[in-house]
Amino acid sequence: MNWKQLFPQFEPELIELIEKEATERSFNAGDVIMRTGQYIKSTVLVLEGQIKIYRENQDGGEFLMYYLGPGQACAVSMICAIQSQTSEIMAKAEEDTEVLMIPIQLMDEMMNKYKTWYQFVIQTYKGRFDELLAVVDNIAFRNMDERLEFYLKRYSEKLGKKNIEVSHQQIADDLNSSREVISRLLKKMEQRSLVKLHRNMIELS
Amino acid sequence: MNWKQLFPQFEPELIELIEKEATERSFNAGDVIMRTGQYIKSTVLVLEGQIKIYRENQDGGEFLMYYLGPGQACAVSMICAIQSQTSEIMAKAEEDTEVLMIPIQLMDEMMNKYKTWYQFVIQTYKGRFDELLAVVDNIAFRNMDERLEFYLKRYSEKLGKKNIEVSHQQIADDLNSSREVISRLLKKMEQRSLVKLHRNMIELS
DNA sequence: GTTGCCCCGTGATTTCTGTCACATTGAAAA
DNA sequence: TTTTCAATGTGACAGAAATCACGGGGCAAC
Repeated sequence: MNWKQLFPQFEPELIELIEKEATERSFNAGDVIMRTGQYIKSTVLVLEGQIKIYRENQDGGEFLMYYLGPGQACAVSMICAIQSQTSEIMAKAEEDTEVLMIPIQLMDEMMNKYKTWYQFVIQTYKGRFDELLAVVDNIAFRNMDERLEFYLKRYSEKLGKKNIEVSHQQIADDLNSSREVISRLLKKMEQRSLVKLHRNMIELS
Repeated sequence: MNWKQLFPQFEPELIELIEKEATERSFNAGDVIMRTGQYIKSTVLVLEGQIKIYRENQDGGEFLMYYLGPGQACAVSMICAIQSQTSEIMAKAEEDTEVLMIPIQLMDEMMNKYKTWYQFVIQTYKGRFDELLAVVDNIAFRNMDERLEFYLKRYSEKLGKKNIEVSHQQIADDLNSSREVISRLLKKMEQRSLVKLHRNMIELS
């Protein structure tokens, strides 16, 4: 696929190198792309779709940290790749997803030679770190109702739509809560006219 | 002070450069070193003491994220410095502290020229990211009693002592809880013979 | 000594959230 | 159409943690 427009900042030489050395790969919605403890062999750039980065607990709960969309890269894979260490997170394709895998052997060279790549890595890292900070803020300081509102807002922004197609159970998993709690809080939000509830869909006002 | 032994991996040339361009600075216990929203003008290497990295909420609560000790660097200051952006965290000297401040103008050059610096930055970033992940794990998946045990364990390891000099109120702040809750949980731990409680001091068994 | 100030202990109460049990509903499959 | 099943609604209850209200105790300044 023609991915260059997703990374307009990259210099032509860099694009050439990536084109030559990187491999494209597809995942189906639901595929696990990376799991805790796994060694990372390449850096992942997202071309299409959405990747959910989450943390798994003992009972298989999938606590959402953030999403990666087109034009974004997995900070964890970058850092782990450079040091050939294991990742501490899980990544799963939320939708059908296309990614570009850049072998780790290239990382050092790219970091040295291409300023735009270096900038991209730094920027990616800062972005993910800030998102993690926001997550910490939410779970440390906010109650479930506020976290739910934040979740819906982010979800809606991510998709650019007011209609969110997701079940209460799915939300509960992402927030490490339970379905009943989410259902109740959503009902309250509906009473406050913040949302309208439908089956498998929530409509933001 | 003679700080070179703290960073044995740095190549001689790099050490020379740092010696020439960086400035040493002292902070007293309690001094705020960096605050939310502040622009970062230099990267911080810790030489002596302990720096507490935390997140402040509306009511002034200081939610602990991690500590920086001698030989460690502030990942946030590195990243923010490179992009001259604002930090999203607070940093405060827990003890009297000595740091080395490296002006941001040097960062690009150092990253390019000195492989050991580059490695150090990457390693620092991975370390802090993993600590943040551990924090998320704790508040997302664990109850206060487990978080308290983790807190005490970490504190003790950090200082290399079994006797922790800290008030219950201080712990409550760090965990974003309340003194009464911490006191009660500590009492339970004492009944399980995990700790002995004294005034302003907790003795781990 | 005594005064004042933290620190700590502890019960009572409330709020938030998780859990259990079941009813209802809607949409797709048979 | 009926069947079936996942999604949702809701009441009752349990448990963790926050909050309120005190009381006692140690320690330092006066």
